[in-house]
Amino acid sequence: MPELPEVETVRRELAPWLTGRIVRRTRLAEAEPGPRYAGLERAEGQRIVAVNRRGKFLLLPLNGGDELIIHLGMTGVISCRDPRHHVRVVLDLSGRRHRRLYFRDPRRFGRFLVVPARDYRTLPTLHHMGPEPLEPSFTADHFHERLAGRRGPIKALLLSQRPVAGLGNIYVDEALWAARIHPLTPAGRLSRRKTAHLHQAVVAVLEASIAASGTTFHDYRTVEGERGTFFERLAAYGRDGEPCRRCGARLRKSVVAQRGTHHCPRCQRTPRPEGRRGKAS
DNA sequence: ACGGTGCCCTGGCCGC
DNA sequence: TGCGGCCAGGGCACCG
Repeated sequence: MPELPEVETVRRELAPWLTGRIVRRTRLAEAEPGPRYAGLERAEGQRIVAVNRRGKFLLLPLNGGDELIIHLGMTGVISCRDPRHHVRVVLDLSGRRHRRLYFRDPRRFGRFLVVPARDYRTLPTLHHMGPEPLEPSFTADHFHERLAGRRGPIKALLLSQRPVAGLGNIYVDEALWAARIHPLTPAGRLSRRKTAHLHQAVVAVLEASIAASGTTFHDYRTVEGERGTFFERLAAYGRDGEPCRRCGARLRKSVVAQRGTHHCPRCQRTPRPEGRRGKAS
């Protein structure tokens, strides 16, 4: 499940390979339906200026004024070698070595499309996406403001990409565990102090995972075909029934925002129900 | 604007 | 072993 650390790992591998290359030709696997793989032919003849990342999206500006947008979804893999199965897109590139880029995506949750630069209206999530967690603009105070007034569970809000970019199901659970916050806590109820803890946890877990080339559960591979090694360091995700690494209590699995959710019932206290105060009763 | 629901898609896993 | 059924989940349309 590629989230920010996995996408950043891929970006670092793609940048030296793709920067400066010209897209000679694009090919789409037959019968691939619309919006997930749109406008590819627009890229033909254009040069890749850079390989950038925004949240979990890869953004490749092209010198003709368009932008190649790639999202790996759950199972997307970019490779310089022919994966043979489930190849959705092939790019022919200028240059001497590795002149083909393959996009493999068994479950078709990924995206691979070309739009006029900064035409984010075609992708709503990019439009309302919060700050990059590893840039200085992501501060604890700013984070607190973005959570203010929100009554939904903190987990659901983090998954929306609105308060901060790039978190998915794994790193949300990890960050909430590290900050000792229950996933159902109404986001706007987090104190400034708790929000600062969460802010710190988000940055720490993402940086640690990038240093380990990300987490491989099933499909994720780096461009070179390697697995990420952060899997072994996960403290919450996938550890239901196993002992908490802080207090030893058994971690629990539940469902929050339609996602499998892991937390420690002792370290991450259940929020008290709202209401029972003020004019409501 | 906000929060909640259901859908997409298919490899892999589980139970019988 | 074979088969049916179900789960995983990011983004997004849609609803109230």
